[in-house]
Amino acid sequence: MFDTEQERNRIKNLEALKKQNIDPYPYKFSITHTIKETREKFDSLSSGKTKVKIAGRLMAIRLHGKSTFANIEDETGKIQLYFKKDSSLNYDILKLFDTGDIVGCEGTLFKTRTEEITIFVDTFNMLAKSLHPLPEKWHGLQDKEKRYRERELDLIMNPEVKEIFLMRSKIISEIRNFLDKKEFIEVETPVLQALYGGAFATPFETYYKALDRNFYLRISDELYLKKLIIGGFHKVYELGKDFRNEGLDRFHNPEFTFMELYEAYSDYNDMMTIVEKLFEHLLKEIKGSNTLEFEGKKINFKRPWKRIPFFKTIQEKTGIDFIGKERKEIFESAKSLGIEVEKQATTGKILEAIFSKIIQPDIIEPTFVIDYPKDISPLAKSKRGNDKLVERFEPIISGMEIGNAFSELNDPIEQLARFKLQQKLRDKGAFESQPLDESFLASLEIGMPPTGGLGLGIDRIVMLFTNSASIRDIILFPQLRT
RNA sequence: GGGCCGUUAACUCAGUUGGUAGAGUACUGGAUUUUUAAUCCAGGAGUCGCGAGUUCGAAUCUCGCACGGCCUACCA
Repeated sequence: MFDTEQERNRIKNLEALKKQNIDPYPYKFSITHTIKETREKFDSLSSGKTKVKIAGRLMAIRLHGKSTFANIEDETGKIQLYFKKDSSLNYDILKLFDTGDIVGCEGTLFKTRTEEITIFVDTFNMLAKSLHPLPEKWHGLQDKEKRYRERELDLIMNPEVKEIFLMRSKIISEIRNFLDKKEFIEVETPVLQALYGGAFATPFETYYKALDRNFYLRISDELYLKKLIIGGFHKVYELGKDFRNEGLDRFHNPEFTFMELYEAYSDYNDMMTIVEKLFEHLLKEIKGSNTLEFEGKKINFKRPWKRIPFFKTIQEKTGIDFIGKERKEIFESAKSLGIEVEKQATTGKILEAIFSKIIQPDIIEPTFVIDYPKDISPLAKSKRGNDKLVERFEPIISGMEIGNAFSELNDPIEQLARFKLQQKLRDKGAFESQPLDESFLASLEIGMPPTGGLGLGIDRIVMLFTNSASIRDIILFPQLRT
């Protein structure tokens, strides 16, 4: 710490301030306006010579002998300051201020001869001394690793980053608005779980000392939320973090934000409508339009979205009807299509690999892929009229899965059979099959109404809205190696 | 997991065939009372990611490791 020349200079300035009885870290400073307000109200503030008090980070300082210009920024914008030796009360301590310092000042507004709104500073105060030099003013902070690891510096130097996270916040708040208006109740269920479930994924494990046993961080909220439907709530949702002990890439972070909702007396068709309307709402509120630009493609979200059946779509592309086919045959077909899968892959897993390789990348417009294989959907109800499929869909946009939804299986006897099938698959080596959850089965026996359930990946939605190529650009502190 | 690329001053980046480590910004000192990527003059600043090896000599060549980026695979 403090081992570079620039850091030592800042320490010297800090000590000099202290010597003049100036606290470099005072407790409070009351502003009269934000920078944005100051600019917006320039006419009335400047004509009355009204004193304004503002605060922010010193981003640039230009000394001209007996006068000095500086730029400061707060969350709302930036503004220029002007100091004059004869008029600014404490002009001489200016040389102890460095870029990066948090400062407050009081003064009146005027425009320079180039029409720039500027504060003529009467008095100024150190609010927090910065001991770390800022990155270069012109190129900013470019190094991706540093930007992710030191996001606070990234936010200071790259204004577009702030915009992304403001939009993320707005998206999440509009999702809540949308659901609240539809009378969904927001609930909180355990993150720390004795048994994980609701998705196919490897969990993070942890040890709970008081109970002397291992716990898991949740991989999904599904089973607890269904218990609430059983308990009598009609519409519930939860918006929070799930955790999956898997690889890192530009679409995956080990902790990610997911929204799950469940609605009694509904099915997966109703869930499709909710997805369509939710996106319509988000686009209207955030973009003021019905289209998005993502990775150079214009995406139109006009209702209704396309619905394409999982098996039929594969058949149209390959000429092969996989419904009801034996595993061996499916495995060979995958091979001949040039798709490699693990030896112990289940039929559903092979089919999903085929789908995600040869169909999914070409789905650009918002599309519901519907009616999935049963063995990869143990919590979904069988499809009406075709017992080999389930009523499940995934919304796909620009080749990206952004969620998952079912008509929820509510027959406890069939659910037990599905869990047992999962157990069998697990014994054959499919380690990510869903564990049998006795507690959930017991709850189902009490009776769950017909229910539609939906999960949406919030991070992926934020990627779409902010046209971000990597999940790391839309998570404030993404996981990196330590 | 595999492939390719990268890591040099606080930041953004050059660095030729292996021969004393460079620029711009930032910083320090000086000049400068409407500048705004201010300007002018002078100056300081480096574990060249880490560790081995080859060599008289390595930022540069070789090997290993770490971290990152892109692609690919896996993660339904």
